[in-house]
Amino acid sequence: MSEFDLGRFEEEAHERWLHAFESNPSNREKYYITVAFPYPSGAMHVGHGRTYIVPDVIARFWRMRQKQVLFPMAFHVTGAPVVGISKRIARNDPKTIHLYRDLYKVPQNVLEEFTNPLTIVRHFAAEYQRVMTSCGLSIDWRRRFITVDPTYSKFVEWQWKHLYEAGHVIKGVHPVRYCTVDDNPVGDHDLLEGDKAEVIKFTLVMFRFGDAFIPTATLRPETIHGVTNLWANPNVTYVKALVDGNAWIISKEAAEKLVLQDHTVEVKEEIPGKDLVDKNVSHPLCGTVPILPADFVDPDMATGMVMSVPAHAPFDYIALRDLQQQGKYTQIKPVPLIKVDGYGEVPAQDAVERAGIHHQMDSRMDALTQEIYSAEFSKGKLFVKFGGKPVRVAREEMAQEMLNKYDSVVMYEFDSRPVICRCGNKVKVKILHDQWFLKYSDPAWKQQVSDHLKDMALVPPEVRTEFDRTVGWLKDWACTRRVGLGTKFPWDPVQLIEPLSDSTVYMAYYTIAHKIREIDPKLLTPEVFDYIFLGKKSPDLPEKRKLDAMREEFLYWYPYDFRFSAKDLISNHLTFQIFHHVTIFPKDKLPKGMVVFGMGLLNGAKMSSSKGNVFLLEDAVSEFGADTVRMFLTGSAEPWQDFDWRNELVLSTKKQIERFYATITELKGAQGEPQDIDRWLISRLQEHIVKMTAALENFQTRQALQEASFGIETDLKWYRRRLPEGCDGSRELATLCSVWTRLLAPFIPFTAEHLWRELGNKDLISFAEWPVADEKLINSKIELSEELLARTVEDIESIKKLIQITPKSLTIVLAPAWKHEVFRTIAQSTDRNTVIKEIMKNDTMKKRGKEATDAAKQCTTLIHRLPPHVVEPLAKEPLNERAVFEEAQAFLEHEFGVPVHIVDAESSGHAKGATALPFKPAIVIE
RNA sequence: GCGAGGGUAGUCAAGCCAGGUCAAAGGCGCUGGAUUUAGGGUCCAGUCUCGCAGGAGUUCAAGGGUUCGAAUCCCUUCCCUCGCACCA
Repeated sequence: MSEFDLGRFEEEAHERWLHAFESNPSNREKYYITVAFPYPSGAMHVGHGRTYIVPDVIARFWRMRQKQVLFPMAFHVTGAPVVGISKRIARNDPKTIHLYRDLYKVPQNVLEEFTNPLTIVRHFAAEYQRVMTSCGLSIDWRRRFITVDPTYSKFVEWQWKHLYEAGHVIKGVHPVRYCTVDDNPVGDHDLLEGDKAEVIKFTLVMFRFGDAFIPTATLRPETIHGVTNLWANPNVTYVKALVDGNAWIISKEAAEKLVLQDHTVEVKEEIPGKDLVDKNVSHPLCGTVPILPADFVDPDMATGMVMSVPAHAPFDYIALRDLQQQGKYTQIKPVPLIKVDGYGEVPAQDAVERAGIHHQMDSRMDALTQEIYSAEFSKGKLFVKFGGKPVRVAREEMAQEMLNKYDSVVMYEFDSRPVICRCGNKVKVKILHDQWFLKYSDPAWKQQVSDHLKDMALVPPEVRTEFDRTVGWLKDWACTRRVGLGTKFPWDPVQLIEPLSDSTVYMAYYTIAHKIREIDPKLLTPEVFDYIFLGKKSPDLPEKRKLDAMREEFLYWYPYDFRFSAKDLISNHLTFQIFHHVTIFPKDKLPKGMVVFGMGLLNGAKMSSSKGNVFLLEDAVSEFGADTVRMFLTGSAEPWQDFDWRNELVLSTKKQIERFYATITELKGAQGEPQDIDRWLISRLQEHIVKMTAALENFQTRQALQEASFGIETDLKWYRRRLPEGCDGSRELATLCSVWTRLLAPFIPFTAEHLWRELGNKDLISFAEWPVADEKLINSKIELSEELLARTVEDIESIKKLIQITPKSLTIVLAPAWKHEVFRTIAQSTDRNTVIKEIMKNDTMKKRGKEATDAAKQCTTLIHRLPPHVVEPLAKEPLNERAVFEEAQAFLEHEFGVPVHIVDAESSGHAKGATALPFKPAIVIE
């Protein structure tokens, strides 16, 4: 007997697996699975571990089902994050250094090289491969690539040529969050503050002020007729600037912003805010109005000047009222222009007074503004003298009219502030030109995706609605970038293809990755890929032989059967890839299915590298062993559920494997003669095989493990309990050992590989045949007998506990034949309400009277309580209970340590005998 | 705020779609017992409340409804997770 030593099993297996999982086209049926490849900017933690281990279990399962399985892996290195990381390391940023040196344990000399972003991803890609291998992932590593390989770039260019020709790539203008210090657009990741802020399109209403304009930003241009004044902040210094050749008076901040939004701006002079107060401005649509002072005007909001509509804007109303209470500007009256149900003549006044608000700093002001805004937008109508149109129509028309006739321009601004970049600078809105988009908004394209989605298998099924929603919701996607690593954008080579957009059909690339390397990238024209993937012939193709081999690989493997990824990728990658597939590939090469994963927790908290709340996969493997990690990650939750890594639970998983190992080692040599109970065990085993196989076909790793691990373990316990004294099992156990080891092999391949050899097999268990249930070995009669016995034992135990006497003997009283008949009649009946009446029509039953009615009632209750797998066979034919208990008499006497008598109710004379029912004998303890 | 998915005993979790097999599987934890020099391991039993005969009562976020019958179906409220984009 060899000792349980996971470390040693791992070494043994790695040696034997070295090239074992390299997979080539064959005459077997193929099974191709892919996982979203990692962006290797740091070390792998146990959360990553599950993402790759679950597919590996599935791969191993189908491999044993004798499919030709392909499970490849590559590394996604395109994008900007590592560029930022390398910069931070170059300037010795303490947080970054701490993360990489102390948490990810990068050696000092390697860390020094990290000033080059490519070094980072290369280092961690190698690291990933090493750790993945140590976990026993059965990956075909010949197909590994990274997304900056020149060959891969050629593939991306080919892909984009098709997208472009299909009209899905368009050029546009786009407002983005922008940091002027970094000179770069700012993503959510790069924000210190303000990630909720949205870019809003304002219309600037241009008021004439002498020879200059005062532009005020508004979301409600339709209220221009109600303007009574402007607001300027007397404490702010404004500037007069030439904007596109016209003089504007705006805040300093606004001048800086406008530069980023396609305007030439030349600041001429400064004007203190107080100098503007009480001056008059005019607009063709509202006439001449004064500028009033207001401290609430924020120079950093749009132009720093605001138009005031006190009748419809609570802020304006209350600010004006405050001034008037000081006796100033009393001649100004709010000018209403919108009628809205539920409010009086002057809605803003109405709302403020109803809410009992007394000053502008009241915290409810924002909500109130929102309330009026929504009410007027959804139900409001302009007065007839202003056109009488609904607000939602008038707003758009008025904005357009102002832009056309009244010098208005558009300005973009955030709806809330502050918005701060990670560098500490304020983020502004910049209009990007030469920005390219993938036109995901195209209804025809969406339709193609929706149509295909219907044919795809989605696991778990609940995610389907989310996919449908995402397809409907997707807008155009900005697909070019100016920084980071990546493939040059073919129609504008200063730009790069955005990293999510270069990774949508790479699953096809895996099929040829190991062969295309042999060809000089310069020769890889789009025609070459058209031939490999689409079968399009063209003259002068290079290396025709190699191309044919690749075409053969592609045709064999593609489409992929399942793609695995975490659920946070539904709204981008997982949906994008369908868009790209439907454009490029023919119908029979479109993806077949997806499995969406839940998230990982560590001791109940979300795993996060930046917060340091991670447990590195490598540490987990060395501490607990690869099989333990695998079994825990696949067994503690189904793949789509969130899982929680807790060391104490992992430890108990390890014990479980040890127990399994010890059991097999102990049982494999059993030589006893098979007994009835062996037939029971083998019968049960067939059912475990069926259930476990079904579970794995449905990706239910947890369910499968429960079936194969605890299910079989529990059976064995009963089996051993039932064995006659001095017998340690029969040679049938050899079958069980072989089956059990194979069932667990996908989960704990290292231990299984070792045991498989111990069981006398020369070949790898990784390729051994998956157990198939033999219907003929299923013996429901024996199972029923054992169930009766087990239930009776349970009953005896619970009675024993209740009465608390030392029993001297045990009598099992069997129900009479007529009760069996009643039981059967009820079990067979479809209408359980009338069946009792039917029974009582029978003469012999009538004679028994109340005894029979009671028995019928009790049987009905019992039948409700018993599981169907018990009731069904009993409905067909009665079980010979006497035989069951006589066979088990020795067992029962041994269990309870007292003599056991088995008697029939009618001859026993025991009062208790009357309660005996089929499948529930009466028990008398004396 | 909008969209999607959830809330089950100490805890993790099955059951829910196809209502009665549900006081509700299984794991972990805890308690007691057996084995053991001890610990560990293993085995047995218990783990909502009451009960000295296998039973009864009250439970499945909260409240209401449908039904002979609801953890399961419908409605409302509260709470949690994920996504909301130019980012992997």
